[in-house]
Amino acid sequence: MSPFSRPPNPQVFQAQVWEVVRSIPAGRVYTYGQIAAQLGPPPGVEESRYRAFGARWVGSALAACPDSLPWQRVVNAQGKISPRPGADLQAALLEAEGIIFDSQGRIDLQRYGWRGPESQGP
DNA sequence: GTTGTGACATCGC
DNA sequence: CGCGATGCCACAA
Repeated sequence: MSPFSRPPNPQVFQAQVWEVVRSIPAGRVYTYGQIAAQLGPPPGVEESRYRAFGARWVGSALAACPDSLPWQRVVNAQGKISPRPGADLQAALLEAEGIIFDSQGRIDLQRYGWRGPESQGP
């Protein structure tokens, strides 16, 4: 059913996730999986396990994020906003940043997806 | 002590 | 290309 788990040190992991989210430029989106991949597995966590659950850990970390974070710039790998209370607000905030949704409610990650902190630009 | 439930990604049909 | 199954844990009530 629901394959969940938690990182060995949730507080630290959460702080790292927030730091990454804080660095996402306006008008760009980042995915849960990319955040997880950028952070890499915490000490003691096997690569395979992290690959399976890292993205969910990121999601959990964002569930309690401060309002000061641009949390709206984090979407799933399909370029969609994950269903949850506040999803409508998230879409509105992204549109306010100039991000366009297609007819299926998806964001074109090729165009708006952030390539990471070291990306050279658009 | 038991039960319900969570911001995901990937693969197969 | 969309939909369903799979992964297999910790915490709050």
